[in-house]
Amino acid sequence: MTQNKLGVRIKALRTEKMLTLDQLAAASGSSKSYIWELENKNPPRPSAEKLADIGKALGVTADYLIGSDDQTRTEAEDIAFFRQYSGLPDDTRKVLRDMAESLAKMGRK
Amino acid sequence: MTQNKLGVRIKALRTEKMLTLDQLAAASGSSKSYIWELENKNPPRPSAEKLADIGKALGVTADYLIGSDDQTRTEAEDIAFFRQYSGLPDDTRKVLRDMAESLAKMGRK
DNA sequence: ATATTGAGTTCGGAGTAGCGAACTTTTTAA
DNA sequence: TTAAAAAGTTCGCTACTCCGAACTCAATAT
Repeated sequence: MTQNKLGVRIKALRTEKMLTLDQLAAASGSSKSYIWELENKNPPRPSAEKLADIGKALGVTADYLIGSDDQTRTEAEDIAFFRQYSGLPDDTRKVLRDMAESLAKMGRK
Repeated sequence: MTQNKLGVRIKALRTEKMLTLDQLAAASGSSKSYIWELENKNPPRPSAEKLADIGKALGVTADYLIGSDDQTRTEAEDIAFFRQYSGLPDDTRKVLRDMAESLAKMGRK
């Protein structure tokens, strides 16, 4: 059973978040059959749009899912997080910045 | 002639680097006719692989080229925040990401 | 003037992305 | 148990990606 990197990554993230094919499909605007094909069929060549939508639903970048560059999963999550953060309203961003400040102090100990 | 965002971004980067269609095609392993179609035809839906290759040749990520979210002209405050965030330990960053997720859900409705 | 070169543009077609619906397997309920 | 629901898998089809090759239009050379 030869697996492709993209499929492995999607499946890992999906199962980790305890999502079914149907749930991820709904969250990303795809069909469950197609999600399954991405995870199991080789070699998949999804559109950038689809992959970005799926990445968004999983909290990572499309670039990480393709694995074309050497973006680590942590980086992908951080970048995806920063994008989400950037899109939040001003006051919500401030709440997060304050929380970060507090957490930073705690960690400094 | 209304242009699509992806096309505009590719063309901007290509002309900025003074590359011809042929040159960018060669550098990214595509055909020049296809590069032209991406820049001018609507609506294009290139594969993530192609887009990552083109992005690589242009020095940007596929995620940026898709630009599903609006171009991030980020304020200094936000950038500073991200720097601070990046310096935090893994588990603390996760706490913040989870908080952001909750806050984002709240704001969504 | 008219070749040559280099840029962008058009077009037909092979192959596949991505879907819905039907099917099979696993889990839950009774 | 076994019925029903949920999860995963298969399949056929349409629409679109992406290519090569031919074309147009300028600019520079001869």
